[in-house]
Formats: sequence, C-alpha cells, structure tokens
Amino acid sequence: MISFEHFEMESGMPIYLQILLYIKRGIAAGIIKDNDELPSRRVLSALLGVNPNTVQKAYHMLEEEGFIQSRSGSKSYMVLNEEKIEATRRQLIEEEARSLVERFRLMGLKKEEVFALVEKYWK
Amino acid sequence: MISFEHFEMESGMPIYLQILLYIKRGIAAGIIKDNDELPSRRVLSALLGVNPNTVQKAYHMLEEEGFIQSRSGSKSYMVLNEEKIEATRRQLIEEEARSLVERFRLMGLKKEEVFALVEKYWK
DNA sequence: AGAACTGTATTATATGATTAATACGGTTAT
DNA sequence: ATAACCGTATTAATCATATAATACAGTTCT
Repeated sequence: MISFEHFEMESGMPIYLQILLYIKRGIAAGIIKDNDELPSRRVLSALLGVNPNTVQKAYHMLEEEGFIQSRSGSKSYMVLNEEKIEATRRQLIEEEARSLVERFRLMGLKKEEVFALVEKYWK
Repeated sequence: MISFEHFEMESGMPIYLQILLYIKRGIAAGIIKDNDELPSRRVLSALLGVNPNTVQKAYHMLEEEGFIQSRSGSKSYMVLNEEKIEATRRQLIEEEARSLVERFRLMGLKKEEVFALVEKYWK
C-alpha cells in the first residue's frame, strides 16, 4: 500500500497536481513499485482532508498517462516498468534542477553558496 | 527602469504571484534598487502578454508590503532599505533551500548527486 | 447471499484567477 | 494648454479549482 505520510500541502499549486507530483516522485525514488496498491479515492481524500473528486482527478490523470490501472469495483494499482521509471526520474530531475539553478541565480547566489545551502538544509 | 527580460512564465502558479516573486528575487539579488522606476501597469502587461489587472494585482500587493510607492498619475518606484532587502533575501533563500532539499530527497537523491546536478545545470 | 467496500458519474455551488471594456482624474512633457 | 501618459476603479464574463451530496454498478470478503 502506497504511503502518503511524507505528503505536505503546498499553497499555490492545485491539490490534484500536488498528489500527482508526489506519486511521480515516489516512482522516481523507487519507493513506489510496479503493482503497488493505491489507497482508494475515499480513503486518501479523508486522509488528506480534501474532496474525493480532487483525488479522483489526480488518479484519473495518472491513469491516462499509463501509471495506474483501475477496474471499477476493485482497488487501483501501479503499472510500472523500467523504461517508465527511468523516463519519469529523468524528467523530474531535469525540471527540478533547471528551476532551482534558475531561481538561485536570479537571487544572485554563487554556485558555492548553493552548495553551502544544500549542506545546511540537508539534515 | 526595472527589466523583465529574464522573466519566464511558469505553469501552475498564478501570474500575479510570479510577477511578485520575480521582483522579490531581484531585490534579493541587488539588481532592483531603492528608487528604481517600475514599468507602468499597461506597459508591463503588454510586454508579458497578460491583462493590466493582473499586473495591478501584483503591484498592489507589493505596495501593501511596503516595497512600492505609487502616486496616482505618476510612475511607481521601489522603496527599499538595507533591512528590507536583507529580510527579503533571507526569507526567499530559506524557502527555496528547504523546498529544494525536500524535493530531491523525495526523489531519492543523495547530497552528492544534487551537487553534481547544480554543477551540470549552472551554465 | 449480503455487507462493505470499490471506481465512476452527475449536478450544483462557491471561490479565485484572468480577461475585457471602460471610465475618471492626476502627472508629465512638448 | 494639451496630448500622452500615469494610477485607480468598476462591472461583466469566463475558466479552473474545489467542495458537496448523491447515485449506481462492479469487486471482495465473510
């Protein structure tokens, strides 16, 4: 069963996108594996304190991208293979790395200062 | 005159917040200085391809936070002092550093891999 | 078989973000 | 002075996000 214990709400990004991203990061990290069982729409919505429709929207998008298989009446499961995992990982890392570098440069930091910050906040 | 040449639209975050953040990052970087002239609402909205009201919303919020002075009929100008600059810089860096570390850890990267990514994308 | 779950669908409502079209009065520059 | 800007305000319409309240049919488990 996929865990959402490290999920933290951010303001500014739509909730359904946050759920989608959380799962994709789990895939990239190898924490979420092929055939893993997802919490039901109702259960997850109660856990996160949001509407079931919001969870459904995230799950539905993941299904359209081929990450989830849903059968009406049954639970939903992850559908992953090495290729999808690697592609997801590559894409997420690329996006995050680009935007992080972009932002810190706009704030006028030097590479070495970014290293120091990562060091400081890594605990 | 404050430049928006490095402004890039992101999806997922409201435009008025993106404008607000862009200016705060400029302040933190020291690129935007006290008494600097801002592009007018109409000019900037045309430049970014958005509605004047959207720019007004960002400027209005910045004024409420004390970063901008507006006189009806005239241009708007930045109002900054060392204390505000330093506070802005500290707050932005703290936020960015926390979220970047959080995200890369969720994806299962090690500290050294993050260093390598920063190195790679810094050009 | 029957209870308790599932996924899925529908309709309604509310709020926030964005665009659009104006309007008014203050300032700046020629 | 007067034209060309400025900030500010108002009203309307549209779209995305999120909630709410149900409903129905398929599955899983006892």
